[in-house]
Amino acid sequence: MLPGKTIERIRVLHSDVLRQPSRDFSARLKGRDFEAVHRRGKNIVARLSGGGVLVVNLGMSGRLVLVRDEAQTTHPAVRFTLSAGPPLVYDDVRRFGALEVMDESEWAVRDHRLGPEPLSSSFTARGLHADLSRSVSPIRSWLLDQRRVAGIGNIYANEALHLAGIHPQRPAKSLSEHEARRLHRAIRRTLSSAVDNRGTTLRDYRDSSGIPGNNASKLLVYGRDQEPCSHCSTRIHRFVFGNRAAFCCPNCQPVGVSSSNG
DNA sequence: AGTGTATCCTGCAGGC
DNA sequence: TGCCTGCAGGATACAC
Repeated sequence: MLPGKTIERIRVLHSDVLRQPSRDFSARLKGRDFEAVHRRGKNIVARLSGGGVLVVNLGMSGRLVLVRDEAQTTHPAVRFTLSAGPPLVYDDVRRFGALEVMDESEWAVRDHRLGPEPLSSSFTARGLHADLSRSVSPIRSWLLDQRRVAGIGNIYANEALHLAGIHPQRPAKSLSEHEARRLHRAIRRTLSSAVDNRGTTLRDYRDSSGIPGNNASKLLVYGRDQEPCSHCSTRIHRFVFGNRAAFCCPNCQPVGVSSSNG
């Protein structure tokens, strides 16, 4: 869709989504062609002709849309006029998202700071266990830290921990090798099934074609406070720590170390 | 060094 | 109806 198109004009409607001055942002994009578009963690990375990349993090409510009809966009923040086809719009109600143009070396530094891709072969159970053993952080916070593993958000962190039978507040280093292996498998299953179902729509989320994802009904604990656990029927418990909601089954995910090991 | 907390912003649901 | 409060899929500056 985007590759091969030239960015002819940039209009910044809300500069607070930019990580650099509006003028720099626009100057570095104008006249460039979009090349290949990739994803790294939660970042969309579009390579630009002549070197450099446009990095977009959608935050909570951001979307990149090719806008044929203005009604598709409610809170446009940045509009790119392209050499062909409809304009590309970054639309974001809450404006927690971020856009930044950087050169290759800047991106390399940023990329290096991100943890492994959980669906790639560089993410191993053994490596996960070794990394966990160096942190006393609650495992849910650990999973949300993009420097540890890239791309896991609050929904999938809670879901994976439930699948693995691990309480969200367990210190990372308290996980046994067996538990780390279970968590590794649970993360992969949770993420790939979410991808297969085209993402989780709780309220706003739409894919790039404007279609809601199908994964919400597949969630086992997230958003299911007081509902019976699908595994043992115990009521799911919602609580807050680290300023984020956590959901777990008190029976399947005991706070203490599970019987297998310690 | 590694953690937890507060904060950015808007819209919506629910209680009164 | 309308006001108020709490909640939300993320990231990060800052204090401890």
